[in-house]
Formats: sequence, C-alpha cells, structure tokens
Amino acid sequence: MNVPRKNLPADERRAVTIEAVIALAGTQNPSDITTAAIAKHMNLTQGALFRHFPTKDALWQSVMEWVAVRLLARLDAAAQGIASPLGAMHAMFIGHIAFVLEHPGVPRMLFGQLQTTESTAAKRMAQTLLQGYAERLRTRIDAGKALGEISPEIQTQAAAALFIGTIQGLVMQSLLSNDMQYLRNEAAAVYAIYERGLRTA
Amino acid sequence: MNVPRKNLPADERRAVTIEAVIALAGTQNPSDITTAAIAKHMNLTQGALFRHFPTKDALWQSVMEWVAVRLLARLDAAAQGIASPLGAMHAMFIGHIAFVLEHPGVPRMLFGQLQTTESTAAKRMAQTLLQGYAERLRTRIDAGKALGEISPEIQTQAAAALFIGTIQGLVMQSLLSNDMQYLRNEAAAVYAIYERGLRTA
DNA sequence: TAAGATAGTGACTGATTACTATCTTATGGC
DNA sequence: GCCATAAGATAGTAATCAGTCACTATCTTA
Repeated sequence: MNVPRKNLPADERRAVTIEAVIALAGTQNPSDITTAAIAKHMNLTQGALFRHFPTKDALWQSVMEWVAVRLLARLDAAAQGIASPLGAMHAMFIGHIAFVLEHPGVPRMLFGQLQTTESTAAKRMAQTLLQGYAERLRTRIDAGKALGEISPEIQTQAAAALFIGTIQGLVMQSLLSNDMQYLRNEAAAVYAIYERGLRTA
Repeated sequence: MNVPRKNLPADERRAVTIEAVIALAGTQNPSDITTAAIAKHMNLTQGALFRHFPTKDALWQSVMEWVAVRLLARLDAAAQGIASPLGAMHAMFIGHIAFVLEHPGVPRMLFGQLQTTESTAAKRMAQTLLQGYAERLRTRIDAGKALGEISPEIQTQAAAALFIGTIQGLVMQSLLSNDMQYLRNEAAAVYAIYERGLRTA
C-alpha cells in the first residue's frame, strides 16, 4: 500500500501539483483554475503552493513543459522505426489522438495559452512545442515527396499546418459536444481525407 | 461630422457595446475582458453598462449572436449563385478567412466559449453557429458527391469537420505568431490540399 | 534522540471583480 | 422654456483572487 505521507518532498509535490492542474483542465476552463482549486484537489492549503512555485505563471510554465515533453516523446515513439513517411505521419496522428484521450485537458490548455496576448513563459513553451511538432512533420513530408509518396505540388508548410488543423477540428467538435469519444470515432475518417490530399495520384 | 451625442438611445448603445467587446477580443484573452475595460473603450462608466445588459453573460450572449448572424450571412452570400458545390465551398472558405481578417477577435471568442464547461447562453449560441455551419457544408458535400465532383468514398461528416479544422489550423498558427497576415498568406495552399482530398481522381 | 531542515497551516492583505443604489444630466415633445 | 423620462455618473457592495507571513508539524540525519 502507498501510505500517503503528509509532507511530500519538494520535487514530488511539484509533480503532483502539475498533475492536479492537468486533471482540473479536463473539467473546466484553464483560465478559471484558481490556486485554491488546485490546492483543494490535492488536499493542501492554498498558501502551501507558493512554497513550490514562486508565482502562478511559473506553475503554468511547468505544466506546459510537462505537456511539451510528453507529447513530443509520444510522437517520436509512435513514428520510430516506420520507414514510410506517410506511415510514420499516420502513427503520429494516432499517437496524438491517444494522448488527448488520456489527457483531455491538454487541448484546452493549449488553446488557452495561445489566446493570451502578453508573452508569458507558459505561452512561449506552447509555441516551442508547436514549433517542434511542425519541424517533425516537415521532415516527414519532405521525405515523402523525395520518395514519391507525397505529391511534389504539395507545399510542405501548408501540409504541416493542415495536419495540426485536422486534429484541432476533431478536438473542437469534441469540446462542442462535451464528448471526447467523438475524437475516437471520427478520427480515422478525417485522417483518410487528409492523407488523400497528400498522396500522389 | 458625426457629433458625438452624450446619451445614446438604448439600442444604439447596445450595438456599440457589442462592437467594443469584439474589438477588445482582438487584442486580449476574451475571458480577461472586464466590464470596466469595455466601458472604458467606449468612454462610459462601468456602472452604466448594466442599464443595457442585465448581466455580463447576457452581454456575451448578444456578442455571440452578432457573430453567428454575420458569419453565416457572409457564408451564404459568398456561396450564392455558384453552381459547383466545390466552387461554393471554396467561396465560403475565402469568405470566412476575410471575415476573420476583419474581426480578428472572433476566433479567440469562439475558442473561449467552447472552453467553458458550464452551459452558458453564450456557449449555446456558439454551438448553434457551428451546427449551422456544418449543416451548410454537409449540403454542399452531398451535392458534390451526387454531381461526381467529390469522391463517393468521402464521409460527409468528416469532410465538414475537416473544413472547419482547416481554418482552425490556420488561425492557430496566426495566434502563435501574433500575426493575422499569416492567414492571408497560407490560406490558399492549405485549402488546395483539402480540396485535393475531396475531389474525384 | 536531539536538532536543523523541509513542508504545511491558517489567517491575512490589497487589488480586482461583477453588480447596485442613489443622485444628476441630457433629450425630445409640447 | 418646461417637464417627463431615458441615460449616465458616482460611489458604493460583497465576493474572490494571487500572494505573504508567522508559526507549527514532520522528516532526516548525525
């Protein structure tokens, strides 16, 4: 049995806090998540949070860092060892969908970060994540063109943007209906159209 | 010269208020827009707002109504008189992009509304808008299949979701770079891939 | 087992929020 | 020019927010 110690070491407490934020983002608007709500979710007093994070923004930065590391690792793991670029992209798509189903708060958090106008540390982390994502996609798309899988008339940058948009469209529909299972059901059909748009005739 | 009267009639004041919210959403996170900021933007005291809207949520509902009416009208106008379903969809795409360039706050507001979990009047209005949008798309897609423009293997619902996702991907990239001109530059290339995915071989 | 280090409590602060009660002024018909 | 009324100004309210601080409980280690 995992006896819950009262006082956690600082790094464990930080990890638990990040997970609390991600869990809360699954059920409410990220910008409405208060430090009091985070603390309550982990049976802690609100003031104790600030022993581990200097400001709320620093906490959000850590959360976005967590997301960036895990999501990109998931993409890399999914694509690893797949020779066909289109096959690798499909695997990345499946991997991303699975990640979102495990952590439904993640898209909400990304949307939320991008809406802020000021350049917070958390927003910069979200930008870094999406740049890394697009970079991985461009590599595969160019490889696909070189191998003749993908039509040479396709613009790499646009194809990468549409890949991400494909997932976003699905997520948006899911948020609309408050039903994340929509993702699982429609994902394959939507991706089929996307791939059809890239493939050589 | 349009001499600014001090006291506007109630319906004009409501219209001006809605426009103020839409303008503010272009430069900041919608959920951070306070009644004080709205009032300041139109040279009014904050308390005076509540003579025209009973609650802030009612104001947001009016704003979303404004968006729904204008955007759907823009889509209908763009598609009107175009016989080819794919041609009509392309015109709707162009119209939507133009609308967003005129009102950069609109996507931010839609994202913001969808993030809320509780079912506010404003969120229901956003849902109605997107249902009307999808409905219009499905009609064209089915017509395209009947005419042989669009491949019969395409799933209508998925194609409609991806159409909206196409725009969202572009908007997200624009929010990332804080540069709405990205939309104008990349839109054509992205849409070309989408259309390629639908068209019969 | 004593003592220093680490983590948590609980009460607080000042700022900000949506919303309201009361008073003042502008406007348009006569 | 008078006056009823619609619209705005002013000055509040209670609630909620992130962050602080003095104190206390718990853990670690020598």
